[in-house]
Amino acid sequence: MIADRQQQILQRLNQAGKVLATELAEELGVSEDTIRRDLNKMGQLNLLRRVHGGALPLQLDVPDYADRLEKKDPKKQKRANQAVSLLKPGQTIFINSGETCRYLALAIPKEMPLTIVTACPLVACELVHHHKAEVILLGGVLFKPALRCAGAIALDMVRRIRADICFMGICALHPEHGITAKYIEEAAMMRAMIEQSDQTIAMGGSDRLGLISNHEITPLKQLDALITDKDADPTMLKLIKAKNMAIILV
Amino acid sequence: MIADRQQQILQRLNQAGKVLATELAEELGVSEDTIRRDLNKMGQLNLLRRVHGGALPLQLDVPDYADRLEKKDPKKQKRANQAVSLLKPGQTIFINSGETCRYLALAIPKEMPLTIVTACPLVACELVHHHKAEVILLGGVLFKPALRCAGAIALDMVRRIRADICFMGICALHPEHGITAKYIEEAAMMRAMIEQSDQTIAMGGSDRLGLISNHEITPLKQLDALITDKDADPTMLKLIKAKNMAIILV
DNA sequence: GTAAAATAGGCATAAACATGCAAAAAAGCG
DNA sequence: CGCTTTTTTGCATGTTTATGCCTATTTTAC
Repeated sequence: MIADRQQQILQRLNQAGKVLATELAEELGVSEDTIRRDLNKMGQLNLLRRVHGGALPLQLDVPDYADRLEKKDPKKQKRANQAVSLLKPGQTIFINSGETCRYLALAIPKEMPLTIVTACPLVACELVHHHKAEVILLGGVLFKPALRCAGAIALDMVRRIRADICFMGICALHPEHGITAKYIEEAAMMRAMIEQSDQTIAMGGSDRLGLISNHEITPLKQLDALITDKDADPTMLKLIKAKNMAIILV
Repeated sequence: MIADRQQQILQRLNQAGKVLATELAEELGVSEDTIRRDLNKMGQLNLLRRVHGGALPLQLDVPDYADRLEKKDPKKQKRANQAVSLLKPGQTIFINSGETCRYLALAIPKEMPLTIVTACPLVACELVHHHKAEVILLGGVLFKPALRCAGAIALDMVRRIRADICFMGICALHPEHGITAKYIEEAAMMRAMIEQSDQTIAMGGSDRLGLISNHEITPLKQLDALITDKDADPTMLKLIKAKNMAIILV
């Protein structure tokens, strides 16, 4: 019952761009108190942004800074915006390498105070104008196929950092085999980043689901959420959800 | 719905470049007092710059490094080519940050085996296709005014590396005051790189000669050669040569 | 200098809110 | 099914917040 109502609230929120507590109470036939309790709970779960009077969708306050990445991919932008909505000011985050991660970097509000750690020089370059962010670049040997630093030095740096969230653009995600990477150096870096983070959020198109690459990074139970698109196969999603991952469809 | 209104204000601000309190009050259908309270609050949160009458967007004074190389500078290219001619296969080199150094990176032959160490993510990106080169990126906190890593971690990494040549794009070179940098963090990194190298080669346009910036890096006697252009003042060159520097004019 | 606009602070009001409590509904269990 | 336990809900309470209006003050423009 409750889940149903919260689903309805989310639906209205995404449709209208905002919801008012009073309106919801009337339209859903429950008291305002109940609605407020719902909204508060959902706000804590990061399903929406609670404001005085009602609630707003999470991605509404993310301005569109993505004008520097040439070939704009709206799906990746959407995923990035959704990922950014999970961020809270003051957090420390890992950002992996890859195009998805560049979109993520661009989507981060310029005024948000954060500590951003990345092994990818391109991600670092995108963050030059984020004055409130401390950007930490993981050093070491540049691993060129993936354009990121890897190897002993980079791994050592990762292991000295503790982060709130690890954002990971994924190439291959399989319900049984977890996430996998093409190069072993990459896999080692990603595993280290996940281990050093309280929470890990995987991002990737629905075409990446069910794939297996060469080197295992980690099983799905180590991951907390997956941001993918609505084209994803429902059975696949069910299997992933069974591994205790939250699914966010954009 | 305060948050909703504040988002609208931000949107208008980014779109128009400024907002007036009176206009906002009328267009958003609330009193001017409310708008002012919003603007003040947002100003305190550093979301905008509050001014008498309205608000302005936070202005960014950082040049857009990523786009600056498009307008090709033939003089810098010549200097870069001259610098590359001093390289021998198998050497280990430091490349400093700055536009001059990006030209240098681009001028390095793609097939030359080298170990290239840099603190600048953009220089690293230019070297992705140099398959024979091992690129080492100095990590640590990204120092944004110069788009390079600096601070304790980067310094520590520099001091573990021994290089044959250090290439240094210079902002200011003075016969008596040596080379100087605008930021102290930059100066410290450059000094460390010079100390760890057998040979240091300075590169810079003739307009940089005779200038003094804020933070001393090192006196000229620590440097081995200067690559500059033929417009350089002869007297100045004589003074520099007296400090035991080789002069290469291109 | 003056006049007009913009602003800051005080105050009142209505809406939104948190909290405690009891009734109602749902879930668990023998 | 009947019973207990837990959760959810609605109501009453007092509190907080947002807003608009007022006045005194500051800033700006001329």
